[in-house]
Amino acid sequence: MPDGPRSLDAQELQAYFALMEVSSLLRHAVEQHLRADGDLSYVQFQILARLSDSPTGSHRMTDLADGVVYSRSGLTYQARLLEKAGLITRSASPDDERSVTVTITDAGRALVARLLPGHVEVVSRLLFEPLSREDLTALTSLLTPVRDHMRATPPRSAAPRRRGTARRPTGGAARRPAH
Amino acid sequence: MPDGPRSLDAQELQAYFALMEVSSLLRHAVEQHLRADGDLSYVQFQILARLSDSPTGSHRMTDLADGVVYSRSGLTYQARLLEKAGLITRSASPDDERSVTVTITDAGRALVARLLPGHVEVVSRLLFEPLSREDLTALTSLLTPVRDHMRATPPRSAAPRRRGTARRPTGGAARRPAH
DNA sequence: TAGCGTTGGTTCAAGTTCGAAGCAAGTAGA
DNA sequence: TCTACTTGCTTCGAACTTGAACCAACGCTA
Repeated sequence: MPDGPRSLDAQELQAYFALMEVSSLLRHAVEQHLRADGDLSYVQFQILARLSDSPTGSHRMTDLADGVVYSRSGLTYQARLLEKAGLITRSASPDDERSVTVTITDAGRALVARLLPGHVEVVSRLLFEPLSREDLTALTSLLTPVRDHMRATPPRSAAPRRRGTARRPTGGAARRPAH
Repeated sequence: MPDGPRSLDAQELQAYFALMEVSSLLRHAVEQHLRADGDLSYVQFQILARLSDSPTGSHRMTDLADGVVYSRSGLTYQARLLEKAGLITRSASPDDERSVTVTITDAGRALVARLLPGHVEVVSRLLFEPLSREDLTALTSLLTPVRDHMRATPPRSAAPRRRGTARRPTGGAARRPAH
């Protein structure tokens, strides 16, 4: 039971650093593979994977953006590329005139299917090799609640779009438009 | 018992997805905080943190790039920004005329010190809150070997710079200059 | 059903990221 | 010590990302 607002001690920092380092390295390796083998970026693959995983083969733009933790405008950009490449289609939603439904095409599914083995190979070699079966189970049962916890709290797209009623995040700094 | 070149089963996929999802969400949250509170990007903070962690307060460019899993040219760019902001200095190495030694300044250390509490707060709230003390220990002991394993295999900058003896990565796709 | 705040997407400008190419300094071998 | 390869870093061009601004469709409520 976490007690009060304690700060990170050495143990915790190690966990945090290891987590970020592992994910960076893994992502980098996967990225290399996807680019070399299918000329896809990591996000693009994620998008296609999520779509092909969906029972309907489609998702709304916003849900995709939240799912892959990406900006909406970034998703618009990527969706345009994927559409141009014939891997997805975009169409207006029947029920909500505003929203755009993204659907994976057969070509998209085929591409995912073609890339998956290599993808899996990379992940296996890097992430799973040093882990036993029990380790995997343990890792999953540790990370899943964390994921849910993170998803539960401020859902990214729930960030208030603060227009009129703008109020600064708190900031000690002036929050310039970046460098 | 896993047999031969098995593919990822559901359990493994879950672990992989959870890992990437958690790190994405965490990184995104941390990024927001760093930007709002100190006008730093995640990489910039990582660079400063690594430097301030070093006994000498300095590192070579390449080592930094490898450390934070970043391209060399990207690091050059970021180093220029950090130098311009007075947070680091760059100087030629005494022993190797080619290499550049990056050193954190007092201002750099001060900034890290100022940002750390908030940083820790974000990480605590998102990552550690749903984990017990034992969970943390377990997570660390799972991820540390993985990190070491990943670091051991192809060290990123060891990628052959293939010049004359160039050979394409294999590609089923034409490997266009990206989209 | 008009008013008003919210939500879904896109566009735009500005900043970032990466790989390829280039250059200089190190290094190994003949 | 000349040649050829390697390594450390920067430059360059092209692609990617992002938040802010915008528009249109929704939803609530009086």
